[in-house]
Amino acid sequence: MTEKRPRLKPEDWIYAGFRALVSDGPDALKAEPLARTLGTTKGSFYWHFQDVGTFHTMMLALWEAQSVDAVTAALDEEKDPVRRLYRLGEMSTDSTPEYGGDGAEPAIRAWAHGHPDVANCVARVDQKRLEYLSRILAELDLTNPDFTRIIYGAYIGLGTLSATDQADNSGAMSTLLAALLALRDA
Amino acid sequence: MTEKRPRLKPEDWIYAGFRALVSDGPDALKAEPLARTLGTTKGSFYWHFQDVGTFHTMMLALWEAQSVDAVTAALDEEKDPVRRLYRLGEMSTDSTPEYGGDGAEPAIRAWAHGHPDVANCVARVDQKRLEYLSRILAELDLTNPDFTRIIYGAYIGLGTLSATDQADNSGAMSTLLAALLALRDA
DNA sequence: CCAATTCCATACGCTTGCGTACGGTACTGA
DNA sequence: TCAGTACCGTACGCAAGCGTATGGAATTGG
Repeated sequence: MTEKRPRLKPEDWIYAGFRALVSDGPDALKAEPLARTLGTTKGSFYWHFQDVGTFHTMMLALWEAQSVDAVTAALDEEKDPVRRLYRLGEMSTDSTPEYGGDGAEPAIRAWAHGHPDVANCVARVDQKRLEYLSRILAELDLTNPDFTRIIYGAYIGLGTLSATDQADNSGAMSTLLAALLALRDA
Repeated sequence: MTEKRPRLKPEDWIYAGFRALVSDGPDALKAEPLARTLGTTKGSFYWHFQDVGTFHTMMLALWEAQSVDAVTAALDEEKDPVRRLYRLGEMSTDSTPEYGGDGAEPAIRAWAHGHPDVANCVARVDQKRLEYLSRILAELDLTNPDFTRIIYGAYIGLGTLSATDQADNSGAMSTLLAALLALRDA
């Protein structure tokens, strides 16, 4: 029953970091607790990373890059604005399980409280997504800036809700988009 | 320049707890850091509270009770369902400053990550609010359960957003409610 | 004015995490 | 095969928070 212990690469720690963040909260993002979950010691951690702070920075950098990539990927695949909008509504189910799955984003957002570096990172991501979203909406003649905020706010809030009650949000998100699109014909 | 130090009551610690939670995150909810912000020592803390855990429990109990009160208050004041719905949309600006102001709710929600007691408390509050909201929507012939989730999700998400960018959400919330109400006449 | 009580300060041992130092194992290539 | 490197285990000193104990100030009631 002794677990095999393959050697660890930096990304293994990063993955473990996201999983721990999602399941146990920001307090789990420490060298010794993480080492325990990986069946190793902090000697390994401090070999791969200078200190805990830079480890956190790397996690954030990776999430930030991947968040932007997820958006641009949706942009490149779909040309029709309406479909692109709906595709954006399904973004929450697109997150990769290696990085903590759907719970990663709410967890990072929670992590931001009391941690300015995290908060700034989240703010940058929000900024880019809001800009991208408002551009799509503009193509659909939905110029009311409230709409951008509503959709993105609902995306955030529904993700937070499903983090606790495990419900699926794609239906609600589609309903919301349909409701807003219906206003064009008024 | 020596600060005066009036004697502290338990509620003073609770208030300080919410303020610290909002500004510095869950890590600030500890005996010694809190004592520093109050200009006292943890000797006072452990006089008024058995331990840190019960202090947290008291904070949550108070927030949970006040959250329900805020809902029932909105219920008693307004009889017209539509107005009641809009009044609910302004709930985010009704929070009392003593308990941390508008930032309290997102902060508590962030606190829930990795803390089952907090998560359960938030889940109970969400449950009650969702039930109340769906009851109002039913009176307005909006029976699609997605609507309940959309509105409450937007409420959560917009509150989270304004926690970082300080924007006002009442406009967006009204726009959302108007959009959904417009679907009745389709 | 003086108990009696309430409230706060300080010191202590304990635990947990940080970052470092250093020794040891296990791969790697020539 | 055997140096060399990459990776991990362990032990150390340090700092911060926990909860307790105990003494002292500050307030109150008689």
